[in-house]
Amino acid sequence: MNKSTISDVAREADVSKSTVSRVINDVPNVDPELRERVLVAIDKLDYQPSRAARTLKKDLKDVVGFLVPSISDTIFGDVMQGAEDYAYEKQMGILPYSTADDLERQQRYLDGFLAERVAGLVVVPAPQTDPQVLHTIQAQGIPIVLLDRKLTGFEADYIGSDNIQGAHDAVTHLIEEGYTRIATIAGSQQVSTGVDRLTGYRTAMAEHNLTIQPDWIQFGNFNKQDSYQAFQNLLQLDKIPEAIFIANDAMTISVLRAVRDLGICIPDDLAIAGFDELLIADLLTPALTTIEQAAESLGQEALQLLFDRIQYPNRPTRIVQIPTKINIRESSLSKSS
Amino acid sequence: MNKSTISDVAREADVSKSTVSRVINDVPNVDPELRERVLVAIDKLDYQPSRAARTLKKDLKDVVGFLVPSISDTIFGDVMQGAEDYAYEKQMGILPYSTADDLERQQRYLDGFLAERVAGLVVVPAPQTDPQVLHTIQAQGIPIVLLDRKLTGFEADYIGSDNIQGAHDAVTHLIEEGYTRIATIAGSQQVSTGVDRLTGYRTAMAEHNLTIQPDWIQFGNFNKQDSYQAFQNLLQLDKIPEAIFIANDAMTISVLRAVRDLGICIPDDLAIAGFDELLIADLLTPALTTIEQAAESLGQEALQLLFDRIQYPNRPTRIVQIPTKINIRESSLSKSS
DNA sequence: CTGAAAGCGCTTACAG
DNA sequence: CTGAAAGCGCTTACAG
Repeated sequence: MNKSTISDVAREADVSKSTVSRVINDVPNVDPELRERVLVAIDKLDYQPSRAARTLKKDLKDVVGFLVPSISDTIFGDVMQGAEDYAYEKQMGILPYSTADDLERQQRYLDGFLAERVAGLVVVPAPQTDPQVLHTIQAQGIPIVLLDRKLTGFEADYIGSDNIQGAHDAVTHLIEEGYTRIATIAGSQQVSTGVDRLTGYRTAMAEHNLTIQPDWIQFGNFNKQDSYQAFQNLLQLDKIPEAIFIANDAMTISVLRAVRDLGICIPDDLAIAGFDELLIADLLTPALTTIEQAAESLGQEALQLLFDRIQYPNRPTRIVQIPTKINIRESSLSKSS
Repeated sequence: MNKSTISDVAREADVSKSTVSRVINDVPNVDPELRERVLVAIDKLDYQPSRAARTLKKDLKDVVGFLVPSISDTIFGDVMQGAEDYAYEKQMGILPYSTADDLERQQRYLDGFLAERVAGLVVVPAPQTDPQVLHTIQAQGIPIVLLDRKLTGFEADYIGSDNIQGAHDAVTHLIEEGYTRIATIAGSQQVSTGVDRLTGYRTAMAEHNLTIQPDWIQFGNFNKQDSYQAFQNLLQLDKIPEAIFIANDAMTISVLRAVRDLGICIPDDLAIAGFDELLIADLLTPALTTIEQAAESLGQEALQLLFDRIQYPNRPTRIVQIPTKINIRESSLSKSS
């Protein structure tokens, strides 16, 4: 009943452990007859070599860690799926976990990765992550690729959407539709995505010589509760903005619920463009304009970057920004149209 | 630069490996002074014990495998998140992967789990899974909990939503709203969820003495393409059904897109109730009636079942069905209302 | 082509 | 309380 070992197989096949090992590892020059006996024994005993023993002896490093904030989040779920699919295809092991943006949880997984002797790491750093923590890992020769969020004070390969451009596209589109009083519900400024999307909003406004009223920037911190409050704040302004750019999907949903409850008419009373595509954004009435990230590609390319870095530890740092795509729908069109 | 070992630490702290090991494992009765020296050395060398060596020696089995069809799928993403959160909380290791409903991929992960010497397995078996494959694993003393999909010919603990009841609730609701000509777009009959949801539809109809026209049962096989065709088939009937029960989210989305393109009026021309809650089902016009699964709980309770089984290998098999919840919204209300 | 032996990094009786 | 030694399940020079 208990797992059989290489010795069991050797005994069963009446050969040495060395021979069994050679068969398992497809070493050439094994007598076909012995090989056959070994194969039969393996089959009979349902033998499966222990990965622990194997990696211990060979000092194997064929697995990488992959840390995102959440699996159930639409974007990160897709990112993770893209990563796992790619790892599977490349026959590489992957250890996919979620931090819940909790420093302690992140640390426990990082320690686990070290104990596991991973060949490298892809991580979306939790807010407030101490660069030193990642640096220490890097210093031990374990490459790290930053995903989605940059981390100042930590030099490493990075891959993410072009958040500045994405936000810029959304706001430029609103301007081109004739809106000038454009507000934003911004994400948390503790992570680079929040900062960059706000920057994109700012530069688009500046490029068109539109002055931003301080009150037009409200922080929803990427979550529904804060976003609800942020939206209320906008509605209470003396002069309500004509359009809003909302910096992620969760905050957009929160706003849309409020819009429905208040009977606000989109886009006539208020135009909306949101960052992150929603599964059925096109089925809403009106259909929602969104900035779509290539989430699965992000996951895949993060691993590519990492594998490349493992192979060439000394190549220059690479910063990859993947363009976003704008899905223009009714929620952001000009009133006249 | 390379990972340090217990010997390095022993040398650095000028103690034996045994002592280092004792410190790491919190064995009592270690001289406080030696302990301190070891701790300092560990810190200085960034030492992290190798999990491979550890498990090899101790024959540890503190990790379980977890296999779902897809991470990016809404339901299974939530299931996985629930499972990982629970494992984290219980300080247990979890190896979460997705099969893409592909037998070969499933097999590779299963083999990986065996090599990893997991303590147990939770699996949503891919269609056409040979019960024998799982049975062989079970026979090696590795408990398996089936999740979401039952597998005939394989006796094991099972946890899933009460799919019959869920479908039954949806159809009963439609009947109570006054509909009698109710069709269904059914899921794949290769998995128990598809079979059960169709059964729920059938029994609800039978209980109200409503005869089902054979054409009212169309198979969308849980995917968008087949669902689109299934819906077209329903629209081409001599007498179009008044209401449809759709057996999962992907198929519902496909139908809703067709409904929009054709300008069909919901619920006046056609009432709709769908299995699986959608993130913004309440924001659609009209809002969509859905059957909601307790996805995160499913993931958590699957692990609970497994841990319990690991502890009590011989307790009787447990079949757990978690009730679903109906979210009644406008899409399924009676025309008069 | 094959087997005996050493060793990977740990843990744990065992003796002191 | 501490250290030397054996051993977990493998792989791989090495000798034959």
